Amino acid sequence: MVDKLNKNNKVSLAKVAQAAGVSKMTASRVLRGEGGYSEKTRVKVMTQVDELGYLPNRLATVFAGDQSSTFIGVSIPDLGNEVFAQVLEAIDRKLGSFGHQTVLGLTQHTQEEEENWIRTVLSWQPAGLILTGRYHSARALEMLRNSGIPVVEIWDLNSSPLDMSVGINHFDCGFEMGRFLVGCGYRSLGFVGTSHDTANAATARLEGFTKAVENGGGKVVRQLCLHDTAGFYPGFYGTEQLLASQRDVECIFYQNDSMAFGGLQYCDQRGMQVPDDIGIAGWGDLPVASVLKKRLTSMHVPHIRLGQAAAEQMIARLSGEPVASTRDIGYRLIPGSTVRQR
Amino acid sequence: MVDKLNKNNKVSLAKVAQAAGVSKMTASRVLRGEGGYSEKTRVKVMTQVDELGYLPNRLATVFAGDQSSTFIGVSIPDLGNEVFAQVLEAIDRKLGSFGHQTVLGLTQHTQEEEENWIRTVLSWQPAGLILTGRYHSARALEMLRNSGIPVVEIWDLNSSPLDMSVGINHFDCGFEMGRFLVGCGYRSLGFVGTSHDTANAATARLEGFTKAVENGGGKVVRQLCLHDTAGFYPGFYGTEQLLASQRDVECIFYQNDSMAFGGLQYCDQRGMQVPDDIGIAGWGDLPVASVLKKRLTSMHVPHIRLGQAAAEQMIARLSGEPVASTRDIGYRLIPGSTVRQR
DNA sequence: GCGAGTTGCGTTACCGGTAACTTTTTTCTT
DNA sequence: AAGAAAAAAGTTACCGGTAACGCAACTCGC
Repeated sequence: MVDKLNKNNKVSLAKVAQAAGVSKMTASRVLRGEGGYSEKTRVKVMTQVDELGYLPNRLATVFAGDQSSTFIGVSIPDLGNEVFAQVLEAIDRKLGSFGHQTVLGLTQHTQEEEENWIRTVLSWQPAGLILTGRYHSARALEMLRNSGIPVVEIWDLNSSPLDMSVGINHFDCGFEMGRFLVGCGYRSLGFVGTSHDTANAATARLEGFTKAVENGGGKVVRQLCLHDTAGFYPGFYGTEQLLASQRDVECIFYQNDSMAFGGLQYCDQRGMQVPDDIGIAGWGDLPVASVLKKRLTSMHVPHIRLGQAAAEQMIARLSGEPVASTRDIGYRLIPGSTVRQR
Repeated sequence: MVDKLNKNNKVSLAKVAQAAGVSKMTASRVLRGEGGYSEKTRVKVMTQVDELGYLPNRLATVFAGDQSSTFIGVSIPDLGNEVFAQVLEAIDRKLGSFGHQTVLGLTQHTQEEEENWIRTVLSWQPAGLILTGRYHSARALEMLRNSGIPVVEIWDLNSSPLDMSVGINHFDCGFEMGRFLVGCGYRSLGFVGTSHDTANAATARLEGFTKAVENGGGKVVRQLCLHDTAGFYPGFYGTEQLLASQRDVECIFYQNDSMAFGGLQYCDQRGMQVPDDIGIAGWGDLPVASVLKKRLTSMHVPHIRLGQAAAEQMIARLSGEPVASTRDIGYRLIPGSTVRQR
């Protein structure tokens, strides 16, 4: 493995052809199975392919420019957030079943990282890109447009996408939760999340939420945005932080269920009853919610479906089928029992 | 984006060179900054690069065979298991910081999937591969050896690796947990996991665990292996299933903390006290454990560090530095308080 | 002011496949 | 059995970069 001069002993099509006593072109035809050769020749070539352990060099094929690559670049903010991990898994599975490979890009929620990654990944001539989020740097946009390849923006539905968009309207989604909680009688609400970026779906949810709360005569008395990933522990200490400064908060809306669970644990450990002493609402209907005694108030978003749909859009576009430029994946409120009943 | 004939309007080095009034070679030299050109020429070329929005085609460079690609293939069983998601994130971040790109492969814990993915990814001439697990199909092994590229096997430490291995000895790790629990006085133990595959780290843990329990005069009365991912809900219903058939189990060891948490929730909802009525032990020291009231008995494995170490090994090897072929990343028992004190 | 070294840039060939075209061989027809 | 059509196989050129080499113009020392 170490010091083999792989440059020299690498088996190329030419070597296979030579060993089989045919021309490169004939060997190429056999391997692609496109006809134009005799059975005898096929056997000769395939025998050598097995014999020599020939693996085609896809780089050469794509490079020749005759077909596009099977790479799809997929950018994801982070994998500590299990929603994104699951979306990525869904995308990769679907793409894989159509013979595509995922080139991963973790953007850490920043446009700079995204831009750098786009520049690099484009130099590999991918067949298409799937990007999380609808906000991109000006240079990224320029590169994307120049590349001429299909782009699917996911997560945050973009009504006028670069090319295609699959997701939900996070403002509306937050709004619906806000209206629901106001409807439960809450007037003094809090928010705990991690996004410190205005160009962000979670921020859009918060804005929709705030709007609905205010429309209903309530107030979001504290919006806490931690510099962390949206996981259990930030939910825990975020709750502590929020309650330390705002003792009158009646209900907290979290960026996702993982954080909400952290909040539930905090309350439990401080002897606060949910929902009697405080209401807790999450988002995303994540796996952790499936094992809790009380049904967590949340918002179901079919994120696995979202990933699949994004991959489907990409594949359809690549195979030349007509595709809708936007696809709203929808959501559904889960009333749950961690907020008081109206 | 849609119907642009990108083949024709794609900017190549030749176009840049022509526009700048120099030869391809000179333009290439300027772009690589390796000297051999005048300042005047540099400016002319770079002006055209900006003007035309030139993006180099890395495929061509690698294809020419003069340098190896910057792709690293990374295979991961699944991303539903948050440990693996975090390992992947750690690997990608580290690789990315050294200018490498991750090509993802989800193997779903099967050697067939892994083999197929290896075949495909090798055809893209990656600089190296990082594979989860130490068991590979015969054909996969052959392809890996023929490829001549660096391979890091992670997770399950392989004392005689294909090339390099980074991980821990899962048998020993399970053994330590078994010995600890026997030391706590437990004699009738259960196991709840999801691996239905003998060639698997989780299975090795179970074997080590069983061995230690038997050495200590105890017995693993039931080993439950669900066909599911190692998450919260399988932990929940797995516990239900196990307790339905084995009422005398004193303590359950889970495949990981997520499952153990599912078990904790099940017990709580059935009114069983932990650790008075039953002991619960997890594995991995996962994020969920950080917010629980009782410290979960578990095994800390520095899996983020593991991912980083794997990437470091790869990078060191690629830059020609001498590297150890195996790297044991270690683990540490967390006694916790979800098992009775000895 | 002349040969030697340096600098700047161009030319050619090549990586590993495949499209497009040409040539050779086989098969079929009458 | 000759000629035409079809099938099988070979030739050439090219994709977009870069290594290796060549060569002209300039600098420098004596």
